[in-house]
Amino acid sequence: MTARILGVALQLFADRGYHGTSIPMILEAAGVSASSLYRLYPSKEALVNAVFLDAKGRLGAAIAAAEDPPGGGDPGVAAEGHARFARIWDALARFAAEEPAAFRFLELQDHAPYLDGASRTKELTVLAPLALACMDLKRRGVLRADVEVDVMLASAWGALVGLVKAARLGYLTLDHDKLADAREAMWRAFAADAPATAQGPNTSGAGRRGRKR
Amino acid sequence: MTARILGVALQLFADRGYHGTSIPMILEAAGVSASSLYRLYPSKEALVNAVFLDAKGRLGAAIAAAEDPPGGGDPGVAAEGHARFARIWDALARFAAEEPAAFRFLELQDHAPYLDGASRTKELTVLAPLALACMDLKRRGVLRADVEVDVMLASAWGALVGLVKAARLGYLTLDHDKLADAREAMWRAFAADAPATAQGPNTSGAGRRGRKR
Amino acid sequence: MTARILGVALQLFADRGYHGTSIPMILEAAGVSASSLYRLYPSKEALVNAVFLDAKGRLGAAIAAAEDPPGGGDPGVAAEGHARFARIWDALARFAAEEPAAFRFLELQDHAPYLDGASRTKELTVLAPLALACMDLKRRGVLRADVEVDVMLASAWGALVGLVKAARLGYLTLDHDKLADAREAMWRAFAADAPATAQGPNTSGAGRRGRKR
Amino acid sequence: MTARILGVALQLFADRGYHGTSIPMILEAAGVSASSLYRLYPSKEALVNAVFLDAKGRLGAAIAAAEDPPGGGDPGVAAEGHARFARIWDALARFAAEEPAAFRFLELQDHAPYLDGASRTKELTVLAPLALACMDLKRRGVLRADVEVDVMLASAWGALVGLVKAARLGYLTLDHDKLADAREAMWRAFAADAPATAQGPNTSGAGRRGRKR
DNA sequence: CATGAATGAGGTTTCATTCAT
DNA sequence: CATGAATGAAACCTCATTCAT
Repeated sequence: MTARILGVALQLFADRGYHGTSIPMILEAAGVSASSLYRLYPSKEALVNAVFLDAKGRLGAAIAAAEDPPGGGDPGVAAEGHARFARIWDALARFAAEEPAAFRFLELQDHAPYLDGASRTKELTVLAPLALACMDLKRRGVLRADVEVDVMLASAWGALVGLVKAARLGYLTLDHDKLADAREAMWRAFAADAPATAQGPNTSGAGRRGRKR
Repeated sequence: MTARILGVALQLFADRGYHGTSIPMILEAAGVSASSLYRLYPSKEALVNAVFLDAKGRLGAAIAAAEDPPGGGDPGVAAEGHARFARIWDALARFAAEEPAAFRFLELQDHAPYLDGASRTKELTVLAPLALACMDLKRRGVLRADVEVDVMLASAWGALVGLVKAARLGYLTLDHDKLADAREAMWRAFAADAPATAQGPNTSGAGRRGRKR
Repeated sequence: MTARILGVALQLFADRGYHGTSIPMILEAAGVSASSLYRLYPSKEALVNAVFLDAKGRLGAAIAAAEDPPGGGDPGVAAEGHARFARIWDALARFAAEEPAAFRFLELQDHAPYLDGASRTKELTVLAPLALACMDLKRRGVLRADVEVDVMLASAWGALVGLVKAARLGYLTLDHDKLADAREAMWRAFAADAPATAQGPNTSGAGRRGRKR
Repeated sequence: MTARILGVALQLFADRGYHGTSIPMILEAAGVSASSLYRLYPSKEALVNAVFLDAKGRLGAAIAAAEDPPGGGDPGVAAEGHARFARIWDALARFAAEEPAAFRFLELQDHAPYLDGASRTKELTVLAPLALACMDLKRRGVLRADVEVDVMLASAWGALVGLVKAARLGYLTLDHDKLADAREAMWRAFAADAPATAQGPNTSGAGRRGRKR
């Protein structure tokens, strides 16, 4: 039951925002009664924080999985450079595609007014691996020395969010190719030795269906 | 009076979202009575659309000014390449810095449910010059041929939004240098002949106050 | 200007009732500004009383004209009996047909809460001639002795109102014939010597276009 | 609780009209909270329609009971002619006396703007038996052939409404005798063989307490 | 005189939440 | 434990009315 509640609440919060979503809406969509919900979550704020933790947790898992590929081996060494960046980017892109509501909800502007301490902590916990990976790559000279890590993170993450948002608004249709193009562009933007004009290595495999232009 | 109302409404909508902002909040902040507001805007939706048009209009003006610099000259020819891109980026960054509420409000996820036709038209009107400039630069071989224009636009715009949002959330402090770094990174990402490892030309003038690291 | 205001107010009050009609509605329909209206009528109640007096006055005039036919002569003597009754009935029916809004407004249930003294006096002033005529006819043996005058008045007046209302609701279409039929029926109901089965004299002139059945 | 709400709503709507009755008035009179009312009736319009259906249903029951008297027997045959008419009239008069608010509410001018389909259907359902009885009596030669059924119905019903309204406004005091007088008058008005001058049969039983005049 | 701008009170309705059952 | 019924506060909006211009 909590799963269904969290699911419909996530969907509604993502679609209409926190203030735009009423408890009755959630009750109806989840098919539960007010009291049932209030026994699980003592307030609307508690619910939205639970939704946040849940969604952020899944995002964190996706990131962790990208950093620690199931194939195992020695991630710290093998995952260096472009391949490691691509794995993270692709993981985030996949998360955005597979859990659109979660992605969208987490990117809503300013959860701040209603997020509690646990949620804010989670935010940092999920972000940390990305920051660490970035700092690590920079220290090793893989990423440019003349750009701050936080600028790289914010820009690349923002670019992905921008692509997803543009797709949602109908300004473009996101497919695998475009996401890979954007990934390589971000690599060029921040890699220390990325080739300038030629297209960078495309690890997404699966022969592309013909270059445009 | 309409100026004050639009101002406080923009601020509140940016801070708390459309649904999170109540009419009484606006009334108190603007120091007007309900009826006065309702004579100017027949509904909350009409008000938010007016706010949107107003803010988007100022953004559009900033973009237009960047494309057609007041100094005059021969923009069509002189503004090619990196300098033209930099002028646009800087204009957007300046807008974000000088009108933080407007920038934030316009980037709120999904105005869609309450925006009317005029607002949607305005959205496209403002976006169009950017898309045209981008297509133009690409046609001339200044921007990469192997990346779609809409991907470039969405990525670069998203990167700027991501930077501003990260700054607002305290993940970084945006200054002129960082914005310039990000601008050059985006140039590397999408320019046809951007140098790979060396730092690109920094047109922001005024010697930088010391490189980090 | 007062004429236009009274006209649209009458129409709106008749259509939507006193409480269902707002001052802004009247202002828009009349094309005047609030202050203009408030200069003429110091309140909504004052306006509705003015409308009432105006409409009731025209009804009173119609009744008076029926009692004192323009052709002159000696109404007191010549208008005895059936012809006098028919003249009054026809006058009322004509008023209902020619001034539907006024007729309807005056028949609204319970003006009481907002009518002032002048309006209540007018009500009686207009009613009086009908009551006097009725009493006169009864005293002369033209109307039945065994039915109270007030019962006759209320029944016949109610019958006419019922016919007009039924027509408005689409339950019947009122034409000259049906109004004449009803008039004769009311005559049979209350006349001392009305024939039982045969149709009474039809003073409405203008050969009827074929009897039904 | 719905009974109390319907009761006070009926009373208030009858007294002050739909637009003149505010939800808070109803809440206070019924002693319930807004939300309680809105859980039962999703809007003021829904409430007024429920009130209408309820009141009209009771009127319909009164009519049906008059047509199909509880004493049983053979109504189809025995109830012919004057007695049948009298039973219906008396039933309506009793309804008006016993449920003044319902009678008055149902006779308010033009519910039309807020009545929904169910209410309009009910209106016809309740009216139908009267129309059928009237047509039946006319076909059998009991009612006059030269007057349309709809005119008879509208006139007689209007006469009753007129009497009740006159009584409410203080123009007369309705008692059993006067209602019987009016009933016989309507019989004379529309019966095929009603005596002209003599008083018709008075089936209301119970010797009258002295003729007036 | 005529007006547009302004207002406080009150309209209908919904919200987040609680509680008897 | 689970629920429908109930609630006070507050939401958006309109009203009858006034007043500086």
